[in-house]
Amino acid sequence: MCSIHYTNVLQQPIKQYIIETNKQIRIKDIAEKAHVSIGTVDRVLHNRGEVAESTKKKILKIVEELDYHPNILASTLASKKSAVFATLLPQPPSIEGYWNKPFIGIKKRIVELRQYGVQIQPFTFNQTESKSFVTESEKILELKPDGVVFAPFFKKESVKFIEKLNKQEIPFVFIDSEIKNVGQLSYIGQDSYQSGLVSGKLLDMIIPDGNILVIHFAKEMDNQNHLVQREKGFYDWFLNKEDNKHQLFTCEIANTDGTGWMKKIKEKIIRKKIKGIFVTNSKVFFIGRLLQKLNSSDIKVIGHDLLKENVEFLKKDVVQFLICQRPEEQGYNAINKLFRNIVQKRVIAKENYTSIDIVTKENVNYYKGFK
Amino acid sequence: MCSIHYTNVLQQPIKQYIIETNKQIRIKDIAEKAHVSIGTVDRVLHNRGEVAESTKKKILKIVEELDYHPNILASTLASKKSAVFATLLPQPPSIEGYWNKPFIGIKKRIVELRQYGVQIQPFTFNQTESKSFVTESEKILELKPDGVVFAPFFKKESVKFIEKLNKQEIPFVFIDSEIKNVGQLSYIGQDSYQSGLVSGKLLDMIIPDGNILVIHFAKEMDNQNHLVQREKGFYDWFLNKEDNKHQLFTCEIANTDGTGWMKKIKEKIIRKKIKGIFVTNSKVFFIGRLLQKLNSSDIKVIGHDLLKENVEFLKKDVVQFLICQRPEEQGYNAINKLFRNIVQKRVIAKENYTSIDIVTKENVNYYKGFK
DNA sequence: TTTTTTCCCGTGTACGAACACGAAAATTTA
DNA sequence: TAAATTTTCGTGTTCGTACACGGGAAAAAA
Repeated sequence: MCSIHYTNVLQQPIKQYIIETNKQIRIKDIAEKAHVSIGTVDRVLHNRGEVAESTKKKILKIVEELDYHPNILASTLASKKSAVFATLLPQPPSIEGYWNKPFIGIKKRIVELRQYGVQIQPFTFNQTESKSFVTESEKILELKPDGVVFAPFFKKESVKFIEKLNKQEIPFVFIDSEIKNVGQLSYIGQDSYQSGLVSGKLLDMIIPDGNILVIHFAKEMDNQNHLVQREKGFYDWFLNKEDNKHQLFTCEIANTDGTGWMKKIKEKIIRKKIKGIFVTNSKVFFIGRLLQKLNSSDIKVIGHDLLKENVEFLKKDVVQFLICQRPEEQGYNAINKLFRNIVQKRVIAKENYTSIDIVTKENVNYYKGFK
Repeated sequence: MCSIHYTNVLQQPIKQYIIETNKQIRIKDIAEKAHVSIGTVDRVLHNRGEVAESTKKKILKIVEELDYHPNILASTLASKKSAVFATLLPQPPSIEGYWNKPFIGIKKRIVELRQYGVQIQPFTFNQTESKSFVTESEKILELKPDGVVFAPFFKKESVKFIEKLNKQEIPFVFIDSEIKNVGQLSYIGQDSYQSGLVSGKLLDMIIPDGNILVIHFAKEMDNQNHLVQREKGFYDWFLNKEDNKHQLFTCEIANTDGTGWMKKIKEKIIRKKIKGIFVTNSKVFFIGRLLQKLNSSDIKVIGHDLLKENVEFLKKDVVQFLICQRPEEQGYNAINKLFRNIVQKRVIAKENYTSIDIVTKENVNYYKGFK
């Protein structure tokens, strides 16, 4: 009895695959069965040329019956159609920068899709100049790509860009952050609010008491909506807790060029008796450097993203947790969404929230490689 | 100056892709350049027939020069070779069982590879009967598949199976657990020891003091080497800690049919003043049920794998952490390894350690879907 | 020198779909 | 009734690779 049940669960369903896989119905088979030529079937399937209504019906019926699925290999081989995708991402300050990571994933998928004739044209903008975003986005519109992946970093400028994309009927996918309901094919990224909650829980767990400092390293906060969301989630963790022993403070650092910001934070740490720090983005290594200088090991730190420098501080126990969102995977998935929708014409999911990975010294090694 | 640097990082490298992608070098191009026929180049590339040493050299040189890569589409289309892969996994007790998850990933990859003529023939064995493992493995040898994915659950029996696979020159991939250096193509799974360390750290973090109980739910421990490894990592976390406040106990439960095991554990919890429990596999829901009955909320629990029932206890705050290893992804990757090596004849990595994911109530929702 | 054998290599067809070209049949117009 | 149109459909080539078959040249044997 039991074994029958088991069999149903695992073995039966797959036998189907074997059978399904064996028969490849060709357009020729349909033609023969309908007593027409291949060309006629072709016209019916692609809505080109003219076909008598009666034969069209007959053919479609047979297509249904035989459950015909075109062979993608032969199809793309013959058509030689090549899609061009454009990407618009912030410029990473160096090869180690965060924004190089999604790009690694993008490259990987593009290389895999080379055979399908998919090409990519990357554009980058300067995170501190909305103007560069506009300039580059106009270049994209000029290029008229078949699809676009971009990070809607500057909201106002992005909305304008989107309007034009919609007018030109160019599908697009958001990566990293999103604008709701503006016609995007999909969004690839993290649920920022929820990741803030996770950060809150973790930091709460490791500091029994003492106050907490939330730090934004960002020029203009309104452009970085997801940093605000993360902060909100973080605060909410403590708000929703009965008998909360921590007090929270927030601090925005717009400029990290000199050492002015260090003084500011240092002072705040002492004055407010800070025992825990949450950095809302990948710039947590700044705090790592600071704490190393101060030589204070009783302050716990949590931040985002597996930048090389961040990982170093994680391994040195200066940073306790890094929240990570698998940016390479995001880039990979973004291109894949475009490919599946535009080239393969499949229906795809509107949202694709990346997992919120909790990374510590002990499991970091298994996050580093991107496969 | 800066912008030049940026350009180098992101924009330049990709322009190359565009160029690379454009030119598809055909075997015909090589033939023309070498002043030979297509057939000759074909023979050189596939080591078939006989070709004069001199022309062979000449052709290979041109292949290098032009950086020729065969068009997989055309190749598989023309060859019509279809690989058959076999899988040998434990039978899941129900559709919700753990071992259904890797299988979901396997199915997904198989569906994607249907066009490539890849087929799958699944076999399952009973976790409590090594004999069923032997029977099924013999069926596989009879089938003579082009590749095998299996979980070496019973060590002795697996070794025998492997010997025969090697003799028949059938490549195989381990999933979930591994036997070292027996000729496997690859291993897909977690680093059990390291995941034990992570569990130790987490449990240590959330219980300031009190003793800890490690529970194995398994019939025969020697078959489940990775459970032992997890335990070892767990213990080592506390051993390597200066000033450890916890005492650890281990308990093996071979049979969960009656309620006998519950009494045993209940007694142990009280007698040893247990404040934390670590379950070394996915059976943590048993402890969830027990604790719910006991109505004791001051015991923290950590276990493995996102089974539906486990997730429920996670959401009810009965279980604090679940360590997860993305079993669907593992199944997907296992088939992919076989495909890349056998069909596409690429070189693949010997080991593929899955990430050690830390899952809590707050981020669990982003782990549930498999994309 | 002729025949046989070995060694090289070119040609042709197939895989399944896409698409262009133009021919046959049906219809309308002169 | 013939000519001009329109509607409908069949044939042939192409994509890049795989592979079978057989032909020609060179080397060995007669």
